[in-house]
Amino acid sequence: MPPTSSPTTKRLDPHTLATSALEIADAEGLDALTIRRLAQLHDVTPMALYRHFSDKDDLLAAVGDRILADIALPEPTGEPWDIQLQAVLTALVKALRPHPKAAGLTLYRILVSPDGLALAERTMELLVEGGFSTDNAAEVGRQSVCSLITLVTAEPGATEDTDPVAREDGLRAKRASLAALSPHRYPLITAAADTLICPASHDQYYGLGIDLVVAGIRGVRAGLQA
Amino acid sequence: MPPTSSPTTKRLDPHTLATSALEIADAEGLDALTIRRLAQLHDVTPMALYRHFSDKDDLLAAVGDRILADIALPEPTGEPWDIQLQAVLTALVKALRPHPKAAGLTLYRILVSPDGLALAERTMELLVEGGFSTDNAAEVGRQSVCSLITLVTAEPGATEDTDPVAREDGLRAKRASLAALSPHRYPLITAAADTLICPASHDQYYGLGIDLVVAGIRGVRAGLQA
DNA sequence: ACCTGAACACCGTTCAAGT
DNA sequence: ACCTGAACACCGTTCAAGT
Repeated sequence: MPPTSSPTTKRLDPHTLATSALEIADAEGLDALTIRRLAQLHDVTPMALYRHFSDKDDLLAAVGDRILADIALPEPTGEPWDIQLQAVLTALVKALRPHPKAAGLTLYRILVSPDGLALAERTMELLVEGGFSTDNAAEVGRQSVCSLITLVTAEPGATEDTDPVAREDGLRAKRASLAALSPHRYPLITAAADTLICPASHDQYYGLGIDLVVAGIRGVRAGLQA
Repeated sequence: MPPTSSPTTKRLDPHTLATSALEIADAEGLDALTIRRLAQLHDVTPMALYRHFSDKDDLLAAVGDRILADIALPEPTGEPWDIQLQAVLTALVKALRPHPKAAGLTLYRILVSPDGLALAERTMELLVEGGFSTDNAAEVGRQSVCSLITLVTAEPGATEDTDPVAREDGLRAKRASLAALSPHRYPLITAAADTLICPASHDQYYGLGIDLVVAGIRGVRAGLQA
């Protein structure tokens, strides 16, 4: 007898499954997220999951949607469009940051999941308010969102192991690989090796990343009306 | 007796294998790129490949390096740093564009493969010339390159099947999914549905993408000295 | 040095069956 | 409606062996 559920309660549901799938991916990476593994975690046969997901891609999509659901879109304010856009994109990054290993799953769910659609529509609204045509807003919005997703996915240390000792080993290996380069042939890369392997501050890393995207939007906007 | 190779010639070599691995990925996607499949294509046992690659990750890394090797870095000119940077980033995109399904493999090879390192060093040079500190040049350069890789990876139609009929079906399904949205709730997304599914011109898509990145760099640069 | 062959531990997924 | 059990076709990879 399961503790907190009546016999009529379904034991499994897609939302719970997606959440624990995300936990597996966060802890051990996407490769460790397996139908059989997830089933085992819920003391159930692998085939039981196929009642809730049509196939593995469907499960991965649900994990992507699960992440996007954490976006807390800021309320509209009276501020200028670019300030509000910065806040919207910051909300996106904030939702993805806890899940660097799984964030890539959101890439193909932006225009499908309800929360992804809400983000996309809101982003386009602000871009149109800023003076972009609908089509340009679509393309600029897409790339902005995709760039920030990749910013999280490529976060230095994201591919590293969660186990602290293995993680430190991985970082050391990368450092050694850059340190082995000829400072004569690659003076700037070797000089910036520490920053490239692990930025001084993650907040600063993300801050600069968002600034780059917003500055790009402002710059392209200014160029269009010239 | 193989036609164009003497008996002393090795039948397999990493470069040839990486090239045909890339062809498989281009034609059928990364999932179809399998050790066993690649071996079969060369009339050889799967285990034969382990003489040339230590494991599958090593093979995928080689494919990423193979793509980066196609970058034709422009010669330095007397032009301003931002103009030259635009040319360098355009060269990156030009090399990746033929391989939208495999381009993601380059993400983790930029700071490892010789051609990736050459691109990174050159990019940082121009950023430093533009007035960025070494560390800022490192972070800005990383994100610029990653954004453009993702631009290719997320190219509309990249995930689609290569078979023209299946491809058309996929596009139709996506179109239908956006067309099914409420134009009241999502007025801008539904209005821009065609552009979001398949941009009018791929050259324009990439042109805008590169402009966004360069404009972002210029904007952040201007902000730093303020 | 380079390749083969058999085997192992894992996948996702099917089909038919249980309750 | 929801889950089980056995089976299938596929993976990456090991180990020992051939030439």
